[in-house]
Amino acid sequence: MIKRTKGVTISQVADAAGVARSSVSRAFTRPDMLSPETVTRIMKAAEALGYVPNHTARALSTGRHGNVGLIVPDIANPFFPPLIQAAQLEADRSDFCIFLGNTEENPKQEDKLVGRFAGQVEGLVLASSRLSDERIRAHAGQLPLVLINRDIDGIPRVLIDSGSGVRQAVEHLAKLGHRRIVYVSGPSNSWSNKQRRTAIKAAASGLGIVVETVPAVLASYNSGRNAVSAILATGATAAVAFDDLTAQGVLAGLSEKRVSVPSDFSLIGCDDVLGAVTYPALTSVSNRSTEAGRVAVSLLLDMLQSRAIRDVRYVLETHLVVRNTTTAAR
Amino acid sequence: MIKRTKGVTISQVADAAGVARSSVSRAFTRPDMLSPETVTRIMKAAEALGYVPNHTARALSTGRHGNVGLIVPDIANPFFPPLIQAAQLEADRSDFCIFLGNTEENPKQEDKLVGRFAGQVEGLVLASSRLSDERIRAHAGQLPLVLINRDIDGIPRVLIDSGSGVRQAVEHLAKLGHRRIVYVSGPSNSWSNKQRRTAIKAAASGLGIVVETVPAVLASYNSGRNAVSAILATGATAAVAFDDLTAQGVLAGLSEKRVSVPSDFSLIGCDDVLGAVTYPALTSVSNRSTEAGRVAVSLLLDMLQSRAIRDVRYVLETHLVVRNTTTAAR
DNA sequence: GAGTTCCATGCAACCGGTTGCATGTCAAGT
DNA sequence: ACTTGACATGCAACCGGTTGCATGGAACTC
Repeated sequence: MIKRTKGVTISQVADAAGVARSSVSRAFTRPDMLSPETVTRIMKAAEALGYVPNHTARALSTGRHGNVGLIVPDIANPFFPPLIQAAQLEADRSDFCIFLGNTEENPKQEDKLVGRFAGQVEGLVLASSRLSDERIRAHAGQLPLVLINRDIDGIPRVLIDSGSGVRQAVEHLAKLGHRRIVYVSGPSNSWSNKQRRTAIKAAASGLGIVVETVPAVLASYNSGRNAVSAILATGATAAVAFDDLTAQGVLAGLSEKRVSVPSDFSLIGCDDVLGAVTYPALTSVSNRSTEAGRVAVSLLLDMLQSRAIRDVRYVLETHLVVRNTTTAAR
Repeated sequence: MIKRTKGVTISQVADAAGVARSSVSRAFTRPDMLSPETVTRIMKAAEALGYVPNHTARALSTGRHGNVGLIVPDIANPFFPPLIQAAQLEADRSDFCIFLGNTEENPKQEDKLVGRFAGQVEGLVLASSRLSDERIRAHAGQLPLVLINRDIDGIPRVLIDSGSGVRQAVEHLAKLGHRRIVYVSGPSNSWSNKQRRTAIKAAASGLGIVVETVPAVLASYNSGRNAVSAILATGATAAVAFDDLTAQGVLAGLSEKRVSVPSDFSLIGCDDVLGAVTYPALTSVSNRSTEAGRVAVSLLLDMLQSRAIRDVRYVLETHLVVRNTTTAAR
């Protein structure tokens, strides 16, 4: 049967090597302070005993535990896994571990997670936070914070500017002759949603296009599907959805209602997370989630290093990826 | 500008409340040992100072830090997010936090992550581990471990028995008149892959069906797509793919080669992660990933509670979900 | 009213490291 | 030969809690 080995401590290593505990500590953290022979002797003893430094103890005395937290609203949304993956990779490069939190789009849960993480992490990345500005500011007062897709003065943030891509989407639709389009909006407390809606309205009004907004409440397949009746009721000939998931739901809803895409109706998604794998392949606005994850963590680690908070605002541009769900208006 | 608040310690609270440090500690951990008045006095003082117990210090003296690790091979594979989400929810119920690790299907990375996590977590869940049995056994000697989709004697494990569903899939194809089918296999070090291949062969031989195996190497869209030539070369009329992602790739590859599904070729996936959203909707073997995540964490927390390792083998049955990618053989 | 119990609280050691300062040694400087 | 300094190492306090044991007073017993 399997039995557990108990921890070897620094004292045991010190005894075995015939030195003081402090020397063992230094052998691991600042070997340059010791003579090379002492270091090797200590290392040999440590190896023989199977010594592994105790992370917790080290964290207690240094105040640094080498963890950062990452909180996302919905891990199952394909926008996030690449972001998480990139964040983890970047953290790894500096020997940091990632605590992952999933809030299920619920600000209460988010607050709770932040509280639980604080004290175990040196800093936090909040991706697409659903918290109010005040709560975020409050948290930022407790520990280093970097935001993704949330634009608050004084707090370092990485923004995926879907505005640029959305503008191209509207221009694309205009060129195809669409004069009346729908924006299928996402979560009301989402910064990206606000940004996209604003960008669409601005672009449309410049091109003489009418935009109606149909709410989808959540960013999900089902809310997209449920929004279809309302979308068709507007008399529009094309729609831009808050994200690809919503668009996919709209696609399904349209197909159920025998409205074929793109011949009867044009559809554009956002985030380009499944563009190539829907049928027809979805025209979408590119995302930069991988970069966002990487940059956010790298920014955070910088802050931890320098102990300074710079007011960084890192913007990532996007563009339209045209596939098969858009065509000329009838 | 934002400034950080420094930590309030137990001593400050003790001074403010006019008691010993130990009393403050007990007020938070074992209030029944103190008189109610003392507890309220301490709590009031703590509140006033904004005291929050230091997680690290507590962990050091108790040896319990309330974290468990979860390691998966690929976050971006849609099989895992629901599992992760469920694991997190379950951990949350007991006030545990989840450390997430992503190995990118790389055993080296997995080993490294386990090492880095050990010492910060009380236990570990390895989902679809790509490590060798020996490595897993070695890790299990260091800390409590629960496996998902990996069957090793003596180590608690949660198994999604796709065998039952795969058997149904083969029977389904047999009933439709297919006599020659392909199994598009997944990662060679995947337990699920082995299980599925075995189940298919067993079921097929009982029904007088010929099975050819075509390797897809990784569980991904692209490997599925690349496998299509080899699949068609076998002359089979139907295929079962290692997972839905692979199936989706196969679907795309077939469509590029003008082989239409299901009229020319029948296809079945596994894990049912995107069945309803492909076109045509994919027939697939159901998954139980949410339950697997939940059960694994709950098992792990049990182990931590009781300090005992029981040889648990928790099996979750699956079944075939018929949609639109299968039809009678020509 | 003295002896016994019980309860609330304090004392101090401990968890396993880190680190400022003191000490001792040896070589270089004059 | 004596001072000076650099360097390697040890000592002990500290990080912020937890916990076994001791203590003192109140309540209870006879």
